[in-house]
Amino acid sequence: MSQHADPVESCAICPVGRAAGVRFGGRCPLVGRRHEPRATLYVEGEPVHHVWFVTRGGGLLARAGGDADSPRAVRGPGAFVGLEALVRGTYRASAHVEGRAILCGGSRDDVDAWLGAPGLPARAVLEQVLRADAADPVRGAAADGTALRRVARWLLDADALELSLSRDRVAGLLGMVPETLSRVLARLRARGAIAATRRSITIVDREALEETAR
Amino acid sequence: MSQHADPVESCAICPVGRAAGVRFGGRCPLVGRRHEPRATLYVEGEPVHHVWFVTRGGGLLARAGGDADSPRAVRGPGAFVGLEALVRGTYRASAHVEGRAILCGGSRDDVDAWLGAPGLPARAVLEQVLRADAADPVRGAAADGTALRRVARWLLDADALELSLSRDRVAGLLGMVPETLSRVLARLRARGAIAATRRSITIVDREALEETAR
DNA sequence: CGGCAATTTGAACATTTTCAATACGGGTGG
DNA sequence: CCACCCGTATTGAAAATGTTCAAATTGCCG
Repeated sequence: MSQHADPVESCAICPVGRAAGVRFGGRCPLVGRRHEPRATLYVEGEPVHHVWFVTRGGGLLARAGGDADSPRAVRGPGAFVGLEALVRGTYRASAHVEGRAILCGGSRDDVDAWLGAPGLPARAVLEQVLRADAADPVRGAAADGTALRRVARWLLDADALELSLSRDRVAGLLGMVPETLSRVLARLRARGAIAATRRSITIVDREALEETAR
Repeated sequence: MSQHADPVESCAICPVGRAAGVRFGGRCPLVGRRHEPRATLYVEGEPVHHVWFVTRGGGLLARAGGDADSPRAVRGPGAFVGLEALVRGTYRASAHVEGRAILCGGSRDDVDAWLGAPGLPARAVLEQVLRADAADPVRGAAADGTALRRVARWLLDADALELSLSRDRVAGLLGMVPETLSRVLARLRARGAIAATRRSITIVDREALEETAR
């Protein structure tokens, strides 16, 4: 499986390898491996297990799970993939290899240990950043489904309801115009899925909402 | 300006304060400050200067600069704002305070020093993550402008052209269907803004492209 | 109890998606 | 070296969805 021609050589150049002090006998928590095109690293919702680093070759796509198979982002050489493993129990999106690529991967625990004490400033900040990323609603474009579906999905994200944002703001977050949001909420209310007052939205029928989000 | 009632007290609870070891005489690089609703922290394109941390109160919005004033994301208590300052020369979006909030802010350099040696694992990873975030194309929804404008904007992002992705993938990244991308590229080609072969796109007339993106 | 601003609703309009058909380009095997 | 094939990209026309603009409503606050 592991096909690294000369680990030490390449690791001496890699930022991760350097941070791990490979040149001075340190051990890098990640192991190189060549992947087949289209290989799947992980799937949305799956319990976290590994973290990857793109070493060489084609970029890598993290796609929206479930419905659409449109990529959300590309990760080229030098980027991490699946780092959310450090702050979440399950992966948030799916990741596939694009083209022929070499990634270095390591178990969640190894990487965790390698990063050092949780109290370190850099580490604390890193975790906050990862958490923020994880919490960001996936901003939808039309191609991600209708406005109705996008709103339903967003409402199902637990945190969403805690924020008390104006309709204007919510609409902006969801990538639609306030009028559209208003109409969508009206429809969801008509279905009995939610109850919405001017400044709060309550989920009445979670099932119905999930049905809509699907 | 600085209105912190009892810095030590609150900082002892704050994750940043703890990481800074405030309780043991450490100095936190961030200073609390109450902000007026709608206050602007920074504007897209502005040279970076500060980093903020949301301490209490309403969330905070990072909006798309320029055209639309729709929020891209919300940052509640415990999140950082403007961290991109660590890896970029200019801010990538604009940030405004939503409601009445208390943020702790610090100069780029102070935060930089506080984070420790660049070689530290956690720090190295943090930077990679920030870079990746910064590089991610802002996935546009229809409300962000027409497909034409979104594509033009994306093309102007230098990195975009380096990736050699299929049209399918690109369309996905931009939140549109491949047919739409195809049509848009055809229009841009007609205007003489770009030259596109099946597997590569070249900017011919940058001016024209910028005009379109605007 | 007004008055104001945010939200909702309505109808026309614009854009994007869809579905289906066609053209293109690269690679393969003769 | 060329013809052929297959998958990707392009184009066309109709349908669906979202936006726009304007008007009416609602709820909140003093």
